[in-house]
Amino acid sequence: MKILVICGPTATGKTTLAASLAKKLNGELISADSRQVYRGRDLETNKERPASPAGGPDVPIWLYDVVEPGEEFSVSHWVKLARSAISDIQKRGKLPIVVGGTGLYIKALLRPFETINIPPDKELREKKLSVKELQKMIPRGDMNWSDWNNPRRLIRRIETSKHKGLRGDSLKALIIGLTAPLPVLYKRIDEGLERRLRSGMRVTGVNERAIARRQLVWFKKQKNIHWFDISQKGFEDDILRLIHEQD
RNA sequence: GCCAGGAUGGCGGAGUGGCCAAUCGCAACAGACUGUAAAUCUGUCGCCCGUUCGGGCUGCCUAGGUUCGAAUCCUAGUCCUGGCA
Repeated sequence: MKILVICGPTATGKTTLAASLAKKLNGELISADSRQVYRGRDLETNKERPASPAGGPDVPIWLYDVVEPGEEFSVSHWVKLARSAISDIQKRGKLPIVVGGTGLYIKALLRPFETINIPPDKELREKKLSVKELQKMIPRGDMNWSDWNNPRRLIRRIETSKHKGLRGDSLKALIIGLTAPLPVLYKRIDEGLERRLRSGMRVTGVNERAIARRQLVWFKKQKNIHWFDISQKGFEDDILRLIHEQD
């Protein structure tokens, strides 16, 4: 196994599991989270920094705090950073463990799509055209129906139609998904939220339950994920067993 | 105690005689997704039946009333809020 991926919705203990696997397998973590890349707001973005037991060195986590809030960032940036982190880790003979809930990032890392590096059209974006105006610039039927009123996607569609993309190499990885029945997930989310609020987290108004649901919708469709229900006892052992089978 | 205002679907909040099963926001539920992805967007959202179209029932605090017709007007009651005591 060259790369290990731990994915799934929020509040499933991905980072905790990843850290414990890192110790067992001599690995380092790479955060696959679209918000943790921004500096600061550790509690709000739920950045965990797991330490090794009793005096050992902390488990290294890559891709926390790599840009300032407000700076331009996207899947494309993330994939580049993640790729270079992976090769750095592998060069030192260690196992890269990608851990996070941003499904698009993980998918793009393992299987880059052609349009990923087509840059935004600043001029077009500045114009702040209305949805109607944008729609006029797109051929009929050349758009996913549920995105027809989505300005971001409309803009992107126009941008990608002007350039030819280039597909990068795929990476092979063992993908582990953590999940739980919705009520369990909700309970864990609420508890985590409460804990962070007590630690001084600012109220964000972000609906973490809804986010978890959206993450589940995304991941459910992805192939090649080995799912584990964290509400089942002994799932960690099952995961270790799976990992050892792969080697 | 008096005066004024208010009670609307899970919540907030429109509507002040027919166009109302009731704008909208949130929550909920189901999805989409290829450079902002914890983002952005789509659909559903009183109950029952029928696939679309539709049909039936209940409904805007409670009880009466006016009216062809009421969430909307009138009367009484209950509760809440603000002002005066």
